[in-house]
Parts: sequence; C-alpha cells; structure tokens
Amino acid sequence: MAKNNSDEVVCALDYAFRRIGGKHKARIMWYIFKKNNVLRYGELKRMIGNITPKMLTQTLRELEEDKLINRKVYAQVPPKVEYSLTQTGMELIPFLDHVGAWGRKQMEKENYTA
Amino acid sequence: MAKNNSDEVVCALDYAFRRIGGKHKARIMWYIFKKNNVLRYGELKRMIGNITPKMLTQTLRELEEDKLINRKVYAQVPPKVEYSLTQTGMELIPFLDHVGAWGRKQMEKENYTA
DNA sequence: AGCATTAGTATCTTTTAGCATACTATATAT
DNA sequence: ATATATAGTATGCTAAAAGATACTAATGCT
Repeated sequence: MAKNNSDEVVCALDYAFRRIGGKHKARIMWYIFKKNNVLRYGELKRMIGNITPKMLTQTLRELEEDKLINRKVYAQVPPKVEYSLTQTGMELIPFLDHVGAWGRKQMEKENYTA
Repeated sequence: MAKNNSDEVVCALDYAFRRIGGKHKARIMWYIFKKNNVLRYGELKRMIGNITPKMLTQTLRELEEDKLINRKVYAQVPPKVEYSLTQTGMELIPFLDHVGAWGRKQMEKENYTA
C-alpha cells in the first residue's frame, strides 16, 4: 500500500479509495487508458500540466506499488519509460468512466443554475 | 464545492474525486445508503469509529454543500439530526458498489499471495 | 438542583499532501 | 567540446487534512 498506510484499512471501500483517491491518480490512469494504454513520463507530465516532477514520480511509484500500472524502462539514452495499466488497473476503468460521466452531468447542472 | 477548491477543477474526473475522495466520504454515503437512507449523527459516528466529532461534522457539511446528502434537523431536545442521500448522492451508489467489489477482490488476492 | 442525552463547537497540534526550484546522468548529434 | 533530450532526484517549504481534548446548549427526568 502506498498512501495513508498509517492506520488499518477498515473496509473494501476504504482500501479502494486509498489507492485511487490521490489528487492525480484517477486522471493518470484515465490518460494512460485513453492513449491506447501506453504513455511516457513526459507525455503524462504535459497532459497533467500542473504537477511537479517530484509529485508525478511519487504518484506513479505509488500506483506501481499498488499494482495498478506497469513501468517499462528502455535501455536507451535519453531515457524512455512507458507506463501502462495492469489488468487490475484496467478493471477500474469502467468505474472511472462512470464517475466521470456523473461528474460531467453535475458540472452541467451547476452551470444551469449558477 | 467543499474540498480542494483552491485551484480550478480540471475535468469531470477531477470534479468527482474532489467531492467523494475525502477520507470518510464514500464510506459515509455507503453507510447511509445501507441503513435505508437515514442515519443519525451519533449512529454514523459509532459506525465510523475512529473519527473526531470535528471531522465528522466537517465532512458532513461538505457533503451537504456538494448536494450529496440532506440534513434534517428535528426541533427536539436532546437534538436529533438525520442524514440521507440526495438524488444526486444516490446516483453514486452503483459506483461505490462497483469500487467496493473491486477492492474486496484485491484484498482477497493480496491475502493469497502475501 | 443536578444529571443524562445529543449534536455539535472551539482551540490547538500533528501529520500528510503537494509545490517551487534547482540539479543530475548519459548517449547521441553537431 | 558542447548542446540536447528524457526521466527523473534533492532539498526545502507551504498548505491542507486530520487528530486530541475539552467544552456547550437545552430540555426532560429524578
């Protein structure tokens, strides 16, 4: 477990949200998925925009540790590292899709009333 | 918006996770749902266990502000306050169910290998 | 008068998440 | 020899989330 491992996981929902609840985690997974399940570090960085290299690396390492993404290093210079979703990570995609749809709907609603 | 409103929402996924990504938010919604969509403050507190009244109140207020739960106050002494999911909140239940199932599966897997 | 009950507040401290900025390694191309 | 590209590290800082602990209001009950 990567984040918030200070105290015990209390249930499956808790377990899940510790893994994907970080500020950029869901988005990173979504971006990788959308780019045919392969994305390089630099591409990811550019897509996210406002993230420091430290945070991006840290987040990617946590996702990797939690078996949600794979990290493939090519023995090249300059370096090339590709990230992809694992099978386990892939299984979260429908969820992210639905939550995203829910979010989109709410955002539209807010625009109507506000 | 309640949490993380410092910078702009960048996409629907971001929007959604700001609303339900808090430490106890998903669980609170799930508990309310499971108890026939009505739960009092004290019950909630006992069910969550390790939460301070400050945190619980704050979390509930954020969920309310985000229109995910209703807060119904009875004019009684001692006080009685009931929380329930709004329609919008209800729409998240299938997803919470899905993620919970995913989490449960992963937890079982981990127990096998570890 | 004093106690129990419920849903909180108030204040302070600690912990965690995230940001800013500068730096590194190294093969290849010029 | 120097510049370029890529995927990061290192160090220090700020902001946000969360925790600990003590307290309150108001009424009915004894």
